[in-house]
Amino acid sequence: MQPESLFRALSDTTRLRCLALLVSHPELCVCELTHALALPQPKISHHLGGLRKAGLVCDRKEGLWIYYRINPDLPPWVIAILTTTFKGVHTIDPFASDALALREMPNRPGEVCSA
Amino acid sequence: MQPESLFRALSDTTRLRCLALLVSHPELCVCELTHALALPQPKISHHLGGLRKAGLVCDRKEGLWIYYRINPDLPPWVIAILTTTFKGVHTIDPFASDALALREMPNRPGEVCSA
DNA sequence: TTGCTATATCTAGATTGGTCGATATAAAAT
DNA sequence: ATTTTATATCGACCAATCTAGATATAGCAA
Repeated sequence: MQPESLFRALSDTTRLRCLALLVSHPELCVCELTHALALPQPKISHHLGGLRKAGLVCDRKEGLWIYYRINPDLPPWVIAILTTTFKGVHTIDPFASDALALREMPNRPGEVCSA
Repeated sequence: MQPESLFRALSDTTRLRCLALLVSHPELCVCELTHALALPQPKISHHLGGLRKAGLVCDRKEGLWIYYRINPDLPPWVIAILTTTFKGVHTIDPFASDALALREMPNRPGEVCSA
């Protein structure tokens, strides 16, 4: 993992907002992220594709849904960057309101009951 | 400090190489960075300007030289990002060879004797 | 089959961002 | 005053990237 590609992946608001939710949830599907961020689905998918290509997330298909999660094989210093960042910003918008919108989303798929 | 602007500033190789040297030295002037990275001076200045505009570095003029240093007023989580990153990559190129080239630079300005 | 939901991909347009070379500024020395 | 050294800025060009919208794929249900 080259630091330039990591930081390039982190340099976009949409990708940061997705990652912020993913670091505090085991996995999330595209429709959950789309609802939480209130952005067009193609835009979310596009940026998730960028995160996947950069090796930051991986995905799993289950029925109609595709669940994304933080790549568990990331080197420790990259994990440290992610956790440090989102500890530093999780109380400010848009990150705080994204987390709230996700909690209040009705009919979330999967067996996730709360987080 | 918005996380997007921080990571945008870190997403370019030239800027990362400058920051890597600056985190391990109290301050460096443009000609030291130009020598260490072996890049055209306008390119170095241009990227230092970007880092200054992003609030990551500040500068000090002394005679003919302009010394840059990491902005000491950065929030702690940003400092943590910087130190974590360069602890993670200081042994690999180009960061390792930049530090070597700086150490071997003849006639370095200022009263810096070593680091 | 038809239809619906979830997701991905494609295209076009616009904006940003990096590089390069030339030039400008500024301080010191002769 | 002229020259030299150090640094910054400007302008042109090119490449990368973000967005938006339309369309494609894929699974499931009736």
